[in-house]
Amino acid sequence: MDGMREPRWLNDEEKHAWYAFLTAGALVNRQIEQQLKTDAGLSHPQYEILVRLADTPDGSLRMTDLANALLTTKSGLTYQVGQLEKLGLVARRGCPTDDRSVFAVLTDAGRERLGGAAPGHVAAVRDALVDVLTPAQLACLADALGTVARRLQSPGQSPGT
Amino acid sequence: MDGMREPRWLNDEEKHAWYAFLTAGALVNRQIEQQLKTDAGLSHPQYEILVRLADTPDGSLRMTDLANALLTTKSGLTYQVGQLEKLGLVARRGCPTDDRSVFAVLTDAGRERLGGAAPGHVAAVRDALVDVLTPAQLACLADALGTVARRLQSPGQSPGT
DNA sequence: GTTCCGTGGTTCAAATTTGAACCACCCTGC
DNA sequence: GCAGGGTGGTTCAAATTTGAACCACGGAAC
Repeated sequence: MDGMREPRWLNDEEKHAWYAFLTAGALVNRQIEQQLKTDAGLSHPQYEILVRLADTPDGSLRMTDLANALLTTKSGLTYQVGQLEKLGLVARRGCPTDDRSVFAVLTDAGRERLGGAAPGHVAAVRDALVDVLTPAQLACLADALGTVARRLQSPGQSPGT
Repeated sequence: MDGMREPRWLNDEEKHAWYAFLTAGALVNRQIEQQLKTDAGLSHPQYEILVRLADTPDGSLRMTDLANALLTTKSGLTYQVGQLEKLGLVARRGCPTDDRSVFAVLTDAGRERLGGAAPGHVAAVRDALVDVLTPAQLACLADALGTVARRLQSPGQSPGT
């Protein structure tokens, strides 16, 4: 090896891509957050929790599984589920076969609230991202970001080693 | 008009794109944040502040302009610049022609710290995003997200009105 | 010169996030 | 049965973010 040579700086194309990524991420997040908060009284994390629970046959998920699915920390999830519990949208239930585990379960009120929030949310997602792009662009984006995400999910090996 | 008809839900392609967008955003952010914190002792917001200042001929920017450039709130910027000031990487300087304005200026230490952090940062950006994609994918991504970002920058008109 | 409104920044409290303890429980090996 | 190590969740304090309230100044109208 030869120590650290001159780093490979980003060229203009790459820089543009990087900043577009950051900017779009920030702006879209802000937009979605805003819409959900004012129209449905939910934060985006809270909304996503409800979605994940609703996607499940019995409307419940272990805290740990939920945290992994949402790419959040355990303590972060504990907090948000606590908030949703206060709102009566989610309840906690212990696991019969494993006393350590806790299931978050969607209440009827939670399912109803999600139903009310969903149309506005998808509309916002379309306005911010989906409907702004051509189908080809969207497919390309999904492909590229899917690759990026997949690569970061698994404990990555550097390409250079 | 006919009130709200059945909302246009996302089809599988669209849903995949949306989730890839969210997932990649979260994971890449985490990665970048992590790298900067451990290797340079800076948060990503702090690093970006230094970058913006260094990009300027005299290494200084008004607080408001800086806040706009970083897509952050005024109070958020006040806080982070305060942190950087504590670290001696940035200083505040009043504006001679407008007593309300405050300039954030990069100190020598700040410029040096940025210089030390940059190589590791670009390497992380390459590992997480740039080098993972083919040039074609990257171009497509920049194009798509550039469109998204541009559209959200300006106070948007809904496509349907 | 004096209102009056808009801009530039800061301050404040409240909400959220993070990561490091921490506790309780499961499981394996002895 | 019992010691260890690992997993599942919560708790805690510290850092950060957010938005509203606030203060001071600049600029235009009169």
